[in-house]
Amino acid sequence: MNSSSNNSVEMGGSEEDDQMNMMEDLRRGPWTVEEDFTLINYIAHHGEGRWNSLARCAGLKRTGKSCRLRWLNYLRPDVRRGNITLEEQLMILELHSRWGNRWSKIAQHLPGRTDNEIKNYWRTRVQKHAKQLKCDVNSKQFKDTMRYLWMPRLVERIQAAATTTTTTTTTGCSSSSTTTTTSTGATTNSYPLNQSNNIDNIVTSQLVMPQGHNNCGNMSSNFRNTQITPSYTPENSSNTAVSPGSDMTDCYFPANHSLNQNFIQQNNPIGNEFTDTLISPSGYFNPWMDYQSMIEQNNQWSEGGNRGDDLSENMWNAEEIWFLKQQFNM
DNA sequence: AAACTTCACAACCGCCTATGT
DNA sequence: CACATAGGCGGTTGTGAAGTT
Repeated sequence: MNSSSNNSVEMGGSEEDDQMNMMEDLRRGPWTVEEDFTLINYIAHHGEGRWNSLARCAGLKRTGKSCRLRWLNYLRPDVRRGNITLEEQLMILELHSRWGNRWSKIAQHLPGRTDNEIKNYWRTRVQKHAKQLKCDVNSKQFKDTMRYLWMPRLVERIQAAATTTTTTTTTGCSSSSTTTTTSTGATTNSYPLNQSNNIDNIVTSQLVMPQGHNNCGNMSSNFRNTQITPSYTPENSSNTAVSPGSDMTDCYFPANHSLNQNFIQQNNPIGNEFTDTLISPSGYFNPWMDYQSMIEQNNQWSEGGNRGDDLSENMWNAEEIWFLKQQFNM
């Protein structure tokens, strides 16, 4: 990016841009407040579309492409700014597992989020973790880690946050968590989230946890105690921030597979395919194999000492490894 | 406190496909 | 069918803020 606010384009990108560039000086780099205002004002009066002519008519010395990008990624009134919520993270992971790098398609399911923002999130957060795990982001190992560790973890964190909010509601906070009874008689908690955002309708309102699912059936009490990791607090897992702990840095093996699957099946955010992806229709998910690779990773991190990344600290502690052994009769 | 590093993100480029004329 | 334009996407860069040394 050119840092100068007065730089003009000598050579453009596409052919049409080149043609425009030859005809007039075009600015590039960061947009000024005046440019933003001009663009907003023009679109407010004339609407979007025909970006090259729009840029000319509005008196902006920018390419149409630049105007479009600025409008769609930044100036649009419905663009949602701020940290990616837990629900959005879950949605991104799920949709990416289904569609790959089709960012705009993914963005369609996250109202207010742009493809660029989602791409940036993926590249900076998700790929970073793949790098830390020393595996390719497209590798089966990493996809399994996301699908069976990270995503269930996010689900549980969402649930935990909601539970916390419910508690605070009863103590006088203004949160709007509600308790309802389903037709089957099961009492459920629905999540209070940013009600103005459609993503909540897609994901969160569907994330209705069976009450008491936290009992975790056959899970050992020791591990149950570790379910809410030390890094988790109501503060850092709010639905308006991506805390470091909301990433994969503190994910752990799902406490109870059947329980998680049941939950997901019952509360599928985006249809049955979501369940399918988690349950691994191909059947290639092998707990033992993954356990082995996790142990290897754990050893690598231990051997490598503390590299300063949080993965080495809280990915798998001895207690959790012990639990894995118990869980899979190892 | 200064220098350096890391991180998140806006913005861009180049290429491609889709759509309109 | 050919061409022009719009839009999508992967990859990359530059910058400021935050963190670290």
